[in-house]
Amino acid sequence: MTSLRLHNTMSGQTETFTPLVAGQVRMYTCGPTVHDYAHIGNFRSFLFEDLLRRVLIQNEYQVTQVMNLTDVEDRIIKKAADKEITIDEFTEPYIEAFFEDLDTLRIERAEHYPRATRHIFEMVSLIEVLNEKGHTYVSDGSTYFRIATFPRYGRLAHLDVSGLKAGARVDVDDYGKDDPRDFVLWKARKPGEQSWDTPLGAGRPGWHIECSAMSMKYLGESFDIHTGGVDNIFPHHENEIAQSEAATGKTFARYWLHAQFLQDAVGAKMSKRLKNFSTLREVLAEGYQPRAIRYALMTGAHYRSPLAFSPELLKAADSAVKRLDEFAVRLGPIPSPPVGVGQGGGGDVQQRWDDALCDDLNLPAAVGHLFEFIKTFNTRLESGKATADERAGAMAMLRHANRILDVITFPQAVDAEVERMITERQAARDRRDFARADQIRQQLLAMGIQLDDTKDGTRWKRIR
RNA sequence: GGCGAGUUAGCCAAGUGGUAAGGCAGAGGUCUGCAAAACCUCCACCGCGGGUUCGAAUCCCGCACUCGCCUCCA
Repeated sequence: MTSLRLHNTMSGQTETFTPLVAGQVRMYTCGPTVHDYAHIGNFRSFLFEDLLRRVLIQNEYQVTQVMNLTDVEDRIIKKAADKEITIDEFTEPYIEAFFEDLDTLRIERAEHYPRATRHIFEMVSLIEVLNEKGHTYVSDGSTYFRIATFPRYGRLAHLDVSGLKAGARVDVDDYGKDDPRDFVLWKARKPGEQSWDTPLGAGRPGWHIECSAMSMKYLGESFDIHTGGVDNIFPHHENEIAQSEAATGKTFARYWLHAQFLQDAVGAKMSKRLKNFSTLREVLAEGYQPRAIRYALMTGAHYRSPLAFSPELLKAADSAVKRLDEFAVRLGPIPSPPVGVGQGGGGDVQQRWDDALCDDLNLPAAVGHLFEFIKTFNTRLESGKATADERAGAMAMLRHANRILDVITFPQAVDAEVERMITERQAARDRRDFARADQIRQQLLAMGIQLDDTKDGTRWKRIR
């Protein structure tokens, strides 16, 4: 089997992936901040993480994936306070909606979905370790991480930290600190804010500490893969590394993978601030199928390239997915027992498919190989040369690809009622009673069944 | 200003030294009682200018333009 190669932001190189423990992968995938519905751009990242997970599993790794739910943060606190409800009351509907959206897009569930508010103790403990090791200071009741005590700071983002002092956006934080580069670990309680009473004082955790505390709890002090959107590289992931490695003295995450943004139709980053985003629900309301959205976001571009989200992209995805469906229909009934991929009609397409995915998850290239195969095989089907074994091999390949894509609708087993109506229609056609034949065709269409008359007889498929 | 990514057909996109995968759209054709669908075929001098090389979309230099990050945004 080809070895899996992944692009590591830390080195800037595509590296051969070797897990810490053979056969097992522990990974932490940055999840949503549940202050609102996740937008379609957020889901590009989650679909990238789903792709990674599925490819790892396909490569026979046992995967332990953790996805955090950030349920305490400035926006959440403000919004909850405005509504005069608790943080939990405020975030609950968005958490529920998030899981519904995951299901809609067929994103596989992670093993753990820890919530920040349920891990205050772990965060406080970690901060206490940092206190003991002299990496922190207190100002106005808040605890800060002192960057000057961590020389490697900036390695992930490849930033020259001395330049940050002159940065254009210093001091946007609501809280004061000694040095603009420092970041807050524990925020002192402010009037009217929900807070936790801890040895660090009354307050709440900073943004970054949750990911360090929760990843270490579920994955250990050192684990294999950490992912997120490119905007997480700095400061979020940089800060996670600083506080984690300062506390443990060990390498935090070994491979850092980052998904590029989804852009709006004119090429700007999709963000809440610009209001140029859509939620998944809004896109569905426009009539697009979930699988077309999934396909568009996964195959529209390699995960490290920007992708512009547009109606054209979705329409193209919808047509492409239907072409895959159609191929499955054309293969017809597959004799049992099915043969393996590669036997018969599969050829070496599976190898090319797998190789592309092992090359830093190059799904767009893999899909190209798949369609190339489909075109070639269609010619064989058309000429009637394809054997039953070849058709079974092609079907096996389609199912193999769908373990990653998860968008294909395979033809269902024989439907007796549909078969009976088709037979009746054929009889009508044979006696040239086309009025009756067309009537039956209309009935089936109303049932969501579309008929295709071919020289080999009538095929049918569900169109909804 | 610093750092990073990018510029391939009407649109999306793969391709990192040997003369351009694939999808969508479009045109033509096949099939067909009609229709719809489907299938096939066709469709690119790879941002601009130099250079290296027998050979470059692919390497080097310069230029132009786009996008992102530079403290709480996937």
